[in-house]
Amino acid sequence: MGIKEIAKKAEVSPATVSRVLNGTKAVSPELKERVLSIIKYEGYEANHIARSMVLKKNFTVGLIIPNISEMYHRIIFSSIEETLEEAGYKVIVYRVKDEPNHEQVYWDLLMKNRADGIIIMHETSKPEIYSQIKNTSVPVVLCSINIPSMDIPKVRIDDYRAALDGTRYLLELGHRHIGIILGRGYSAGDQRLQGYRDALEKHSIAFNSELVEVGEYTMESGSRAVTRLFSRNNAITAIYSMCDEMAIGVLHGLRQMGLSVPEDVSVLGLDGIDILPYLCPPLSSVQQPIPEIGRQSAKILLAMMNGEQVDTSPVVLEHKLVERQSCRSLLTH
Amino acid sequence: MGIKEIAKKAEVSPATVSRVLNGTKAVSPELKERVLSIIKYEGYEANHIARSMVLKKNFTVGLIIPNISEMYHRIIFSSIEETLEEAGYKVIVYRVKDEPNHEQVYWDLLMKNRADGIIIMHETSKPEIYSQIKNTSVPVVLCSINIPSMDIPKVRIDDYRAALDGTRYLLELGHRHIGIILGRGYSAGDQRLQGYRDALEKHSIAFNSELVEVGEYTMESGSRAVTRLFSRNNAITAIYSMCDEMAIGVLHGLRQMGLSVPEDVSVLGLDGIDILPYLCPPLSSVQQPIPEIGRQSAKILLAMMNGEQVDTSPVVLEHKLVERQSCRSLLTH
DNA sequence: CTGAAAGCGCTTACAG
DNA sequence: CTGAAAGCGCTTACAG
Repeated sequence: MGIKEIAKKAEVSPATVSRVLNGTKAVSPELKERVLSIIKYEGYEANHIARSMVLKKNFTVGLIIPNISEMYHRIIFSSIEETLEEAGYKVIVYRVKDEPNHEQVYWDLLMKNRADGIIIMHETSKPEIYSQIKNTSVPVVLCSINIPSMDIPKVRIDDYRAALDGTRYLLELGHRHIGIILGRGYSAGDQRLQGYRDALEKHSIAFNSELVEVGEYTMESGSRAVTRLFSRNNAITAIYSMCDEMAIGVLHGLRQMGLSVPEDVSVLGLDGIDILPYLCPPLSSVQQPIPEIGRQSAKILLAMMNGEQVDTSPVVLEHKLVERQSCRSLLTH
Repeated sequence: MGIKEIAKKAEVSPATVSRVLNGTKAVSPELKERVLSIIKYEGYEANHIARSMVLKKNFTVGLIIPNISEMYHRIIFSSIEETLEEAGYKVIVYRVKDEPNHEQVYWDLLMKNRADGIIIMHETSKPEIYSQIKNTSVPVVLCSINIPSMDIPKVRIDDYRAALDGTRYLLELGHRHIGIILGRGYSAGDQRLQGYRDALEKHSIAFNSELVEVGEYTMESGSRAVTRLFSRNNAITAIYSMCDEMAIGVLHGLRQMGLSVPEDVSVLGLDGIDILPYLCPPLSSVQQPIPEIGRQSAKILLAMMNGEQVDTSPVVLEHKLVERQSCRSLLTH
């Protein structure tokens, strides 16, 4: 059942059917009504692929997501999806695993006309992918990642400040031996480390590399990281895990070691995923405006797909420290 | 840059290019090589939409997911995606919200030729959708839901048995006042309730409807449900929350009421999501083979999309009780 | 306001 | 083994 059959039954041309379907051009009321009633009667729906073909538009955007921090990325995914759906787009997830030839995922999306736009949340280590992205004609926005060399729109928080603010919070509670856990492989890590160092410096505390650990953005790696931290240095009184999912593992690891939170050790997370208030103790965290990051990324992509010229200077969204019950003050009043 | 230009540069016909691209028909080695080298040189990739158009195939499957039990559904999504990806399919998520006119989501998928197959994880209350599904020519499989009246493939656990086994476990630990929390709106709820009742009956314990609560598959609703349960009956010594995500809320709610798990109250979940070992206490749960449910659903759909005749009798996968530290025996030895 | 015709970029009988 | 041609189901100048 195609547009032709509808046209025949309504005794008009396919062009007319197309016009009433899309409202692209005026059609006389009588023809319009005739066509509409046939369409309704037959339960006809235009073939989406054929439309895509001639319009050269997929109504689809590709979302490149790493396979880390699942809870964080799920929230972003939802908000991107919601925003894009309102505009009539569907999103297809391209999950990149840490396989050596992960560039295939990008290639698929960049070269095969599969998507009208791309949102990238994964930082690749392969420079050839970056030049590919620069050369493609499909709009790309970087969501929650930071690749300064790419002159394309990006939406994220200020990682340096998020690290600095969180560390300062712990310092102001009187902590002096603050372990941090960073995530591996993302450029945010460097900035976060710098934020931590600068916060220490302002409080005249020497940086000690023993207090820095790296994890893989999973609960399990968080648990292992905190164990390593304490095996090297047991003067630690606070942990700033710069990824909530790892912080869940930190709580677990500390429990395994027989340490109480916040009595023995204070724990601070970063991200602001949904489960934090339900943890034990409820986890304090430097919260990203996660849904807003997704929403803004989607909106910018939408503008680009509509051919608008967009500003490529980074959109930096505000984080905010949310206190719950996992951090304790060491100061006596 | 299309197949025509490639053909011209290689001095062959578009048909030949298509044949080397798809390997559908033998091509002489010399032509093949000539074409291949041009393709490589030009970085050509076939236009996916044009292929879809003539092949009448999208290489896409639609996944209808409810907006509940996010952690559970994420795992299924991942395993479905992985299985389908190996076969060259992409998946598009259709998230159905509880809006009154949620049938639009189904319509989109069922009528607009958007997907070659559909996996449904959402139970709708609208009978017209079921008849729509019955009439469609696109393959559909029901994943982790149970609609007996639909004569199409389904993959799930035995909800009755899962409820029965979990309840029996608590009974055998000596619990006599066992509260349960069911999820709203899914037919599994009835079977689970029956499993609970039958387990009680075998232990000659009278059913007490005061001990049954219903939640919305969220942490928050679990927390509220357990509060209601205790406000009605404080002899309860165990809670069987038949959804892990709600069980997380149960732990939280009990903590709020000043009750310890498992000292004061034992808590048992159902699903087997990733976070259970990291909770405090680590949550015992009747575990579904979640990735396997997704995998099998995808495999059956794949077979159907290949035109194979498949068995429509339900595939029932085994659950298993995983003991952690949230349940305590009341028996003294 | 309406229709005949070309065309989107592929694949595949069909003929050779 | 190879190519010319038709066709997938739409949209949109173009002409009237």
